[in-house]
Order: sequence, then C-alpha cells, then structure tokens
Amino acid sequence: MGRSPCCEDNGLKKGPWTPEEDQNLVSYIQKHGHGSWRALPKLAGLNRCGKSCRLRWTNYLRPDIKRGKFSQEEEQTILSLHAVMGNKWSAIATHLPGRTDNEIKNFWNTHLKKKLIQMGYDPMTHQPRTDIFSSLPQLTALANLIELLDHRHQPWDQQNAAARLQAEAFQLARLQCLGQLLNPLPAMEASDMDTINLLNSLSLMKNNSIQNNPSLGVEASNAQIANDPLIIPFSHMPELKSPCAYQPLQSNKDTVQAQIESVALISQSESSPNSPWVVTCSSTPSPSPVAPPPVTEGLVTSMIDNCSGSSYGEMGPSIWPSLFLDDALFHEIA
DNA sequence: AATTAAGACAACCGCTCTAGC
DNA sequence: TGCTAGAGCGGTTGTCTTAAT
Repeated sequence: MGRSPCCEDNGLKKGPWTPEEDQNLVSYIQKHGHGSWRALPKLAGLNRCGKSCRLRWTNYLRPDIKRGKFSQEEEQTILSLHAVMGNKWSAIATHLPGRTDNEIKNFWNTHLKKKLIQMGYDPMTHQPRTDIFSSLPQLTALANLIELLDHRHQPWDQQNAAARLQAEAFQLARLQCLGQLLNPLPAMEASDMDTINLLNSLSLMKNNSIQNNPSLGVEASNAQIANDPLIIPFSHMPELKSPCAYQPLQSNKDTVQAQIESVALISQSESSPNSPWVVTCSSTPSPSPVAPPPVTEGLVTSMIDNCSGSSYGEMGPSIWPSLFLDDALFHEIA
C-alpha cells in the first residue's frame, strides 16, 4: 500500500494557479481528457505535480462547478446532512450538485460552524451546548435587550444589572437542564453532571447574592425566581428544539442511507429557514433507541412522577437539582 | 493613507483505499 | 501475495481581500 510519492520537492511549482496555467490545463483536458494525472502535467506543459492538477480541475476548473454564494436551501441541506454524516464532506457533496467537498468544507468551517456556535449549539453533535459559558454572548445580548425594552426609563444600576445577568444565567441553566431531561438518554453523561453542578452552584451564588443585597428586595426563594420581573419569563426564551430527525451514526449502511434520504426530503420542505434544525418529525416511528419522542404534557408529568425511577436509572432523584424540582415554573409546565 | 486584524477561500499535506500487475 | 500508482478524503496552511483602527 505505500504512499504515493507525489509532489516531492523536485522543482515543481506550488501555490496559486495563474490564468495561463488554468488555460493550459483546461484546454488539454478538453482535448484529451485527463487520462493519467501523473503524466498529465508533462503532456500539458505544466510545471505542476499531477495531484495538484487533479485538485485544481476537480475543485475549480471543472465546467459543472457551481460558483457563488450558497443558497438558503443548500445551507439547510448541509446542516441536515452534517447532523447525520458528520465531516463526510464528499458524501455531503454528492447531495449538492455543482458543489465540491472542498467548497462545502470551507463553507462549513468559515460560516456554518460559527453560526451554530453563536446560536449555542455544538457544531459536532448539533445538540444545544450544556456549558453555561457557551451562552454568554446570548446572555449579554438578552441583558441588553431586556434593559432596552423593560427598564429603559429606569436609572442604570450596576448592582441590579449584575444581579440580573446572574439571574438570567441561572434561568438559562435551568432551561438547558430541562432540555436534557426532556430528551431521555440511556445514561447521564459527564456534561449533564457538569450542568447540574453548575446549577447548584448558581443557586448558591444567587442566594448569597440576594442575601448580600437586601436592596434588591427579593427573597431567596426559588419559586420567586420564576416570578422575578427581572428574569426573562420562560415563554420568552428561545425555544429549545431537538432535531427530531437527528440520530447518531450507525454502522448499518442501509439505515444511514435511509436517514440521508429522509433528511434530504425534510430539508426540501424546511419550514423554518432560520433554524439549523430539522423541526419536522418523521411520521414513521424511528427504530433508534435515542431518537427523542415528541414532548407531550403526559410525558413531562410522567417524568416528574417517575423521577425516582426514571430513565436515568440508579442515579435516582439525588442528582436532580432541588432548585429545579421545587421550582413552581417546573410544575407549571407539568 | 497606512497599518493591522479578521475573514474567506484556494491549495497543499499526509493518510487510506483500491485496482492492476 | 506483495508492491505500486492512482485516486479520494479530511485536516491544515497559505494567500488574498476586506474591514477596522
């Protein structure tokens, strides 16, 4: 199996291609086809290695390549397919006619990845990120927004602002935890425990902060947190959506292909162009054991009822943050 | 107007896989 | 069966452009 001894340092040119080189390559391939890429450079009068010629042709000069910005549909397709396939750029490229794997990869790395991160999603798993620090940009933006909308006529008070930010972080952590709980996983992961630990420490922080700041006039009560006008109400928070069609990679090729096909179909009828997620649930039940079921009132109620023997198994209720279960908001949802 | 930083994208590198001998 | 060339792939780097200072 050895490695091909391509592009050895034997005086061959590297770097950007000139228009003349492009012209030589295109006219040679149009006349003779590429044939052996290794032999091509000599025959075409190019001081390049065959591999470089092949890449230049396949990624740039090929006549069927579509250039220009990615459309909204293409973007959705990439996001959907990436959720299923991961970094399989060539496989993704086969579903986007005229786009090369390299182009898609670059687009992902420079645009989509950042977009997902900014929206609080993990670009690798496509799941909402569980670490609170990943949401700091959103928290800051939310704090500014709330300030503008609700308190623009009130004098700015740094203590209140800090407390509000802290409260919002607390609220968001609760929401993220709720999101985790509503997606019953076979086993709780370390990141989930991190979130819960963070929740509890945030709870302590908030209680301490309130006790140290009587001027806030808010009692250290979790129930009251939900009623705190300084805190963003639950219904105003960005909706935490789980990608119904998302399933982990499986070894079975047929299943993967079926996923790809269904994702492609879904992406065509994407109803929410601003969402990176496939929001349409498949009408046929998924065989995947981790595909999240639709969230229903009954499900939430039964989760609360069964929290001592829930899908988290032996971990039991002790790992559930008390602040969460005591929360009036939580019961309100149920 | 000059300089610097950030973003975008083309190209390269190194690895694996496959077919042919 | 083992070797090699060719091709493909994903990650990384380099270069050019644009925006900000």
